Amino acid sequence: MAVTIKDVARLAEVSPSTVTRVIQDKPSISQATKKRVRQAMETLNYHPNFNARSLASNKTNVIGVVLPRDTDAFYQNSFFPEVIRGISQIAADHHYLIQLCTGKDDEQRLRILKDTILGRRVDGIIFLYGETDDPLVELAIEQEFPSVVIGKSLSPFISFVDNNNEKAGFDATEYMIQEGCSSIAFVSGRHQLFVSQDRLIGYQRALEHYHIPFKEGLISHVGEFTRERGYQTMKSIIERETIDGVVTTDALITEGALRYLNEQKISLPVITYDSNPPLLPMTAYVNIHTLELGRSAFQMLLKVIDSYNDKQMMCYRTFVEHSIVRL
Amino acid sequence: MAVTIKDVARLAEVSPSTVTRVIQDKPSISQATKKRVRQAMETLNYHPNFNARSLASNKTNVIGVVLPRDTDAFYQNSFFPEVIRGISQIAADHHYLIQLCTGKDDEQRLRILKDTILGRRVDGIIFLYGETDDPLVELAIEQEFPSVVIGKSLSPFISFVDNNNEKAGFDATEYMIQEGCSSIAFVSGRHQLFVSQDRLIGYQRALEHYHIPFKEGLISHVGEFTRERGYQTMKSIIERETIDGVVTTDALITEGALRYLNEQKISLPVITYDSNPPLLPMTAYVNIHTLELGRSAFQMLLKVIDSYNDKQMMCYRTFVEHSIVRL
DNA sequence: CTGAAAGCGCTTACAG
DNA sequence: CTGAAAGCGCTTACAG
Repeated sequence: MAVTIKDVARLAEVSPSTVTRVIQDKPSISQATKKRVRQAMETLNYHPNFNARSLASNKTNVIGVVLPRDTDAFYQNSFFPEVIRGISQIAADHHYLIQLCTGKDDEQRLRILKDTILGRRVDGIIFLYGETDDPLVELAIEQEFPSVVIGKSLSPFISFVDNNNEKAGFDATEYMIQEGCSSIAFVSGRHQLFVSQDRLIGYQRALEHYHIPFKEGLISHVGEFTRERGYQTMKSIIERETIDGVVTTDALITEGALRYLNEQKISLPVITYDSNPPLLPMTAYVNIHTLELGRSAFQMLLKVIDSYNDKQMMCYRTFVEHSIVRL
Repeated sequence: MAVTIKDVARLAEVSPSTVTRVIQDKPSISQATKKRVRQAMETLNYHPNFNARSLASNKTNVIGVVLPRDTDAFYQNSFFPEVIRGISQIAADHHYLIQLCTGKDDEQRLRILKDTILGRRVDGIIFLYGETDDPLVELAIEQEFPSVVIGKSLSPFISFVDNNNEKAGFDATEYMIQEGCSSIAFVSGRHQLFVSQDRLIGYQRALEHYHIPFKEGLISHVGEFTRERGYQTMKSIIERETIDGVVTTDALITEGALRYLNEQKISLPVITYDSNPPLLPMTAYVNIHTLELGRSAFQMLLKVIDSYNDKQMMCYRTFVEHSIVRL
């Protein structure tokens, strides 16, 4: 069997409780015994059993990260890896580990989240998406479990960190207008996602602000985030409307749309949202700073967890800056 | 406090041990009491405490996934998300959860892995890279901890699933030769990675097989996986050699290399390795089926864990097929 | 087919 | 400054 706290206690000639206190670096313990105990831990290569610790202290030092449904788009987009990287950079420094919650459909995802929350597997949750009426976020709220959404939620009971997507929508559109466009297509993802809704609102505000009439036909929600849908959507817009610029909200869609434009030898300014320079030739992109979203989310979650421990149940909101990068 | 097994036992008028047996669906329990207990669990919304279960049973139902050092390249490449997706698809069906092990440098990564293994946080480990002399893999071997490497390891004590990279190197090179190339540059990543070494061997074998002399100057290991390095490396090869084709091993490097070729208006056949169709125009790519690598790795790990429980300590090796896709 | 008891390896008041 | 004891919520022989 593995070496336990008792073995350390025996070797250091103290009681197990003292060993615990040394691990927690309690000021009450004398330097002398601290040293002796640490020495013993070293020679025995002692590492505390996390399951025992979690059970006794009701704290796991793990956070759960909830991914959206298993779709190609999510895994092909640089958002997921970047945000995970941001979260884990900060988490590692705070001695937190990350547990992933995914599943093939909503039922499996919900079951896994329930087991995770009710089974006390984690101290808090980060959701990697903000969506209307998401049963998983609702579960977290109902269970009063410390959580942060990366994206938006309408509930006043949950914390989130997000870009200011309305402003990001405005800024992208304004950029295009300043490039001389006046008939700008807006191609976005699933309408249930707040990010799609908000950027569209920003788009509309910008048109209004510059006294450009809004045309319903220029707007398209592709539903599914795939290259194919991007291609088809671009095609149908071009076939029915005359446009002089495009705003897209997702990398895969952009790729499909650009492929269509290339094939048709149509050259137009195109702007999209991303956190790394897009590979394909386009005019500009709005850097949404995904790494920072992840970092902020973890820091926020830590504060939320603390506040729940104090029975405060605070709710925080932050926006991460975006910036337009001309290519 | 949360509802425990005792509450369920009380409501169902059985002992706690019986509740456990019902959860485990032991055949010894009568259908009648099973029903009563399940009913009680339902009405109380009981979910077992995982920390208690793990402590008592010495089994966590979690596997650890170890990422390489925190580098841009790893997180910008589609390998990471795809392989995670493959692992989690199978894991979810087996009621396993995934814990990520990352860190900013090797020291932090090693500390985290030690805590994870010695602290009994997981039942097994999957390494997402194969590298010479990796201290983390060595730790797993030394601790006799059930592990699978996605990639290769020279140790006879560890299981792995990989592409046949020697053959993949051969096939890519052969493809280029059949396209009429005879002076083929080979641009690859860090030499410590087995994948770089093996594809290069395949490249050399192919040349030999087709009686094309090997030229040292056509080979380049870029060291760092960045677009910039890809660009510079392509540049220096072009400046000193005459080439008529390129084999690259990594997406970011390829992008850099292609950018240089485009700028110079040099048009050459280029082939690379990926698991999704590359965005940039190139001749073909070797699909390494990353999703399948992840799926196989998890299945293998399950077998390894079983074999360790039986004190067999089996060691498995599998190769996942690759396929060349002409674009 | 089921229960009582011991134990998993920690932590946390309580007491001194 | 330190120890003895109880407890966290399960599981697992053992016994009947």
